[in-house]
Amino acid sequence: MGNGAYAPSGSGVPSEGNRETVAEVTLREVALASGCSIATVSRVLAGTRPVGAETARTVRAAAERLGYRPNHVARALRSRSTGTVGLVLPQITNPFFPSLVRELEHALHAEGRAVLLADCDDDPVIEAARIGAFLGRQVDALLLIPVDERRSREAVASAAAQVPLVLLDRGCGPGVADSVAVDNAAGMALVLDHLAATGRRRPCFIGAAGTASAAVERRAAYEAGAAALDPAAPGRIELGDFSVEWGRAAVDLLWPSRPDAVICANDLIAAGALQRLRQLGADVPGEVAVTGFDDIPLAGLADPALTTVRQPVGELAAEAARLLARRPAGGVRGPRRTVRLAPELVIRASSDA
Amino acid sequence: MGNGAYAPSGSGVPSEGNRETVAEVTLREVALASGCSIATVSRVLAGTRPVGAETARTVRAAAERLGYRPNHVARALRSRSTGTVGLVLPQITNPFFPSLVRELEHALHAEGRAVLLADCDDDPVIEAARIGAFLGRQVDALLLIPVDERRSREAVASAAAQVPLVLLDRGCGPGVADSVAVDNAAGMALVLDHLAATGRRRPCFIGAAGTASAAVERRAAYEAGAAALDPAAPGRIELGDFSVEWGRAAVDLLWPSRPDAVICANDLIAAGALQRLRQLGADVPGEVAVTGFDDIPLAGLADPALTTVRQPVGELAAEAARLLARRPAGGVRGPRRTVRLAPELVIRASSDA
DNA sequence: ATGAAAGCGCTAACAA
DNA sequence: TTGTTAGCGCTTTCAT
Repeated sequence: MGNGAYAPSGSGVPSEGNRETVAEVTLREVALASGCSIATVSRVLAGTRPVGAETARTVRAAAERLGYRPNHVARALRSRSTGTVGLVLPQITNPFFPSLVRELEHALHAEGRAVLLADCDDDPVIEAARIGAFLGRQVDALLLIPVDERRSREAVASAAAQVPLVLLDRGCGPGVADSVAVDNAAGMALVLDHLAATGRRRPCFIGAAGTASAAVERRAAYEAGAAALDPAAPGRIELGDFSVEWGRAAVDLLWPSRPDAVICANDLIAAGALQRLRQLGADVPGEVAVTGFDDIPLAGLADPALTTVRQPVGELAAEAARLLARRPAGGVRGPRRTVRLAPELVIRASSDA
Repeated sequence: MGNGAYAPSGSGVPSEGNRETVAEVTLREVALASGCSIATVSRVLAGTRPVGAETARTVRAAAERLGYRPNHVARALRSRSTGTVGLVLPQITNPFFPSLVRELEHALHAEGRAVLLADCDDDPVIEAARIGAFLGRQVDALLLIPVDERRSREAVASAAAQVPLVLLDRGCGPGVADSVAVDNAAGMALVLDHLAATGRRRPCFIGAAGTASAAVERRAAYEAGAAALDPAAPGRIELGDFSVEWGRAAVDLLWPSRPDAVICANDLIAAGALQRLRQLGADVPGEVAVTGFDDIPLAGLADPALTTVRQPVGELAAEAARLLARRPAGGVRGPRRTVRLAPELVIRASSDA
């Protein structure tokens, strides 16, 4: 397999082309080649200050010819800005996150920023360590989906005091940091309206226990809205976690009450509910409708395909980037902003009238 | 929005406590506090050279007390090593990647390295741009899953000449870079053995066209191994892409030949096949077995749960990290290594005898 | 084992 | 508009 190691590196005439790493072209060499000062070259190439048109062209030509590549590390040391943002996730394997990561990555790269990724394994201790590591690496900002509403708070608050920080998808206590999330209540209202419009009158709800904002808000919205369909509906609730297994188990608890709609707090729960209902011989959607939340890829693949609430992932990412941009470097003071984005109902076979 | 600009920066007594960002503690201050030179402090804290036990203790105490945090940017500029590796993916939304990303992230953070993430939207042009951006940011190394066997080659080869680079999961032409991937042929052999052992005699194959190594190797292994079951089996092949939709469509093409096993090149195809077979009223696994490849989370959730080949994701990540470590900084020369890891068969309901 | 000094490549004051 | 001069915080010779 081709290696070039046969050429002795220290022999005879120094031949740049044989170096392992090509000697880096620095500003100094571009300055020499274009006959002006290093500072001027810097200003042209970084676009920091106005420069004479003629000079600018000469400099750019020289830079091009020499193959100059700016050294971001040196730039970062001097300017105290790395052009890097840390993205801290509870668990990349949670099927809702990949599309969010994708949108964030694109939004940030479009601004010329690079993304440092951390996966916390759903552990607040690891989360705190990763946040610390990123701060040590001088990230310009942090984008963070907290592991836990309460147990993440301390690390998040402390980080938010040092760099601009935006919370995504989940909250972390009031006033801790800027945040952007979907309007969970509005999403649940869309589901209830749709079910009411298609004649369902005995809904029930499979939710998640705990203090995570998505869990709390979706449950509260169900309780508030379902009463309009059926005074007894708010009582038909089971709380577990956001998993397929829980969806299966909860159906066994709720099916005896003969609901005509099973509203689930997310798509994983709904997928489990769907499976168990089929095993029980229930007719979905004829006998009972099933709905989810998030619109993860699995939702469209379920059988029957799952009616769900789509989170506006692209806008979530764009809004997060915007919030970061609003806090100029070091601007960690000032009132916290909370942005709520409207979700969209995606009607599929699992609730077709 | 709160900016701190109301506090004139040069006014009166400098009050550190009111600064937006707390003044960073540097080596200089630790040196002053511990009564020795900056160089000594650096040696103690970075552990570069032997230092007197007494001095070391004093320095560490001072650093601790002042809350010293090393500045990685300055360190990187001086030492020419950022402690950062770039991870370049075709599409994070491909359900096989999140678990791989997770393992890689953990393996690298465990070595004190940070991970820069890039999502290429399955586009070689974006891929080349991201690689370039990472190189400009002085990543110590690159971990890369190429978008396309051929169209990624140029950018990959050029990057591999500048930093240690390991290809993951997919190849990119011979001798271009170190690589680590699952042994696709062995995986397919496991599937065929299992099906033979459970009495299946008329297998067929739904694969993917194109030159991606996974597509080619899995198809070749089917053709080579299926003949032992049935001389006509190698002919029962349909090629499309790695998607659920293709799985559904391919079943319509193959079902008329009444196979008793549908072997799919990945889990997405298998999920589609499973759906279409159910719609056609086929009995899985009684009448026909279905198998996938990769063991993505969806596989366990399918109904019936999918028999598949699990990629050893943790080992893949560990091996990739090891290959990187083997190439010391700048060591881009030397023979390329290719590591193949053995997969594991996961038997679930879709092939239960 | 320790210190002094010289930068890494770049940007930001300050002059001119 | 341009050049000159200082460093950013750290590691690393080279002395001692």
